[in-house]
Amino acid sequence: MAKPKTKARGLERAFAILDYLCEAGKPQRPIEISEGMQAPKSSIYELVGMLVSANVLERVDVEGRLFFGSKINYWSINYNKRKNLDSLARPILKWITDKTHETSQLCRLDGNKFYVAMMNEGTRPFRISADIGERTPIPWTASGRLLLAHLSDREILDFIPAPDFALPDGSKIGKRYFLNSVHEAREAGFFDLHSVADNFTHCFAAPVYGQGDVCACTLCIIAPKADTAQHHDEYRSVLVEAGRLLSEELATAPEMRTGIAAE
Amino acid sequence: MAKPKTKARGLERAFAILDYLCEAGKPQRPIEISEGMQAPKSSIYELVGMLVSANVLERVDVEGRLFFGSKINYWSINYNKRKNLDSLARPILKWITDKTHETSQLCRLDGNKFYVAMMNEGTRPFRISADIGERTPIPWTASGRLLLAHLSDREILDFIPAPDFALPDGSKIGKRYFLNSVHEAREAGFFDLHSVADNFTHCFAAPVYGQGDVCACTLCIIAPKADTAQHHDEYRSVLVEAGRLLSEELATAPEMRTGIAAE
DNA sequence: GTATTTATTCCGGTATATTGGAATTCTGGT
DNA sequence: ACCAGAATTCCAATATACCGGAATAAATAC
Repeated sequence: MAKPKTKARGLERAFAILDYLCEAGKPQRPIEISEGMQAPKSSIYELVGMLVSANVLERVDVEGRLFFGSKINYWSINYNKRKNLDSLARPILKWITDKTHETSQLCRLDGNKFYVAMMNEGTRPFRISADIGERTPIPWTASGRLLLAHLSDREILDFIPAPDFALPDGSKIGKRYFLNSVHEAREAGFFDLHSVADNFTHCFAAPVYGQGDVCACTLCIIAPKADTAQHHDEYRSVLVEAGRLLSEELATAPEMRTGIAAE
Repeated sequence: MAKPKTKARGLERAFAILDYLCEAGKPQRPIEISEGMQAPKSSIYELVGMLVSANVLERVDVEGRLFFGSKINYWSINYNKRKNLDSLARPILKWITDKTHETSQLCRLDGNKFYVAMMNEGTRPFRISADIGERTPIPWTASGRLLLAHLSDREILDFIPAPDFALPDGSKIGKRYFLNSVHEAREAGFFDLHSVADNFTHCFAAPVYGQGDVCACTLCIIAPKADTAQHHDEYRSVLVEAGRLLSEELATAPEMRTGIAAE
């Protein structure tokens, strides 16, 4: 039988373009998008044209490279009208870093991947931690355990793409082992592990609850591995307290005001 | 001849749904969206389903009301990776309010409408100023003059929808008069006027330049009309200085770091 | 419980969006 | 100026998304 040739829906393709730009992390030309996504050139050109005229994308240089446009900012501002996670979390990250001198982060899920949504860098001379907005396999992260804690074992395994259990060095995380670590995180309301991205940092994470007992995001600390043992209990209590506080603010802040004066 | 019945493109409809939710300012049910937009029910239900599964929208209550979802936040974070207007502007708004004790705002355009993107409330007991993210006719605002200053007269008139020259009270702003005020704003690098939303406040605005001489956004102050005369020069110099500073930061901040430590 | 209204899902026909490929324009090197 | 090679635009064919209307389900009134 011939290839089951099928056409992609514009809306989904358009969203895929936006996600592709996130992955690239920098402006791309239409042809790069087309090749990078393995999508038909003519379709990408047409969709890009529509996205530009809607200001969802904008051309950022004379070579016609594309990146997110002001419409994203407009929608984002309206998204934040309900619960301004940004302005609530910012002072809390600051508080964590003031207390510990370490880099603190707010982490979330996008689909079935983890990413860092906000970061407050610590006072150390060297810079540790992943880039903002970069999608990372959930099993690589401490936060990942907490973000999945509301799911059953079955749901967790269905949710995570199989390749994501492989670490950067090629070794595999056992599924049973991972599920156990989720159980542990769920009961403790906290999790920490050695970073998988390098071998000199350690990550600590505490949950922030949105509606009900679903972990909407996490607060975490990235610290040098060497200091872990002596600060473990302190970091834990700071993070858990911060998580509890932010959860409460999210729950109570009624119809959130939107000015940044809120902080 | 029969009605030229035509089908709307899914992408544009989808974006129209998002803009409609901005306008509504609060979660809406599918049927409300359909009726509010005067769009076919079956199409809206289908599109909403796709938007939800892409996390662009999410159902926020048991009645199935819809509002922006976490994908918007993810895209927004990647949008801000290049130039984090938010974290650069925040301390500047704070500085303006510290100096003047008045409410300060960062304002932008979405398409052919003005909106307030950020706000830092002043210390006055009563609260003045429009809501964040609410689209407002450009001619109603001081900032609007500056945001259009890079356009020719012809372009300006083509850009603004004719009904937007009518004020809330029904009176009309003359086009010639408006164009002159744009010229004035362009030359002065500043503009101020009595608020059209109420009759006790006065708005002051200074431009922030993005690439080249295009006004990317404005900084403004909303103050009681009574105090205008005695503070005019002070507010003007504070705003112009703040605008100059932010323009410079936007231009020089190279490949912007994304942590909020940037402030 | 039943009737009435309102909201959502289902389904088939047709207007059109998507796509491969050709045509054209742009770019950079000589 | 001329000539590759690459990037973009154009175009026609057809797979399918959009939408009207019917069917169903849910909410509300009686």
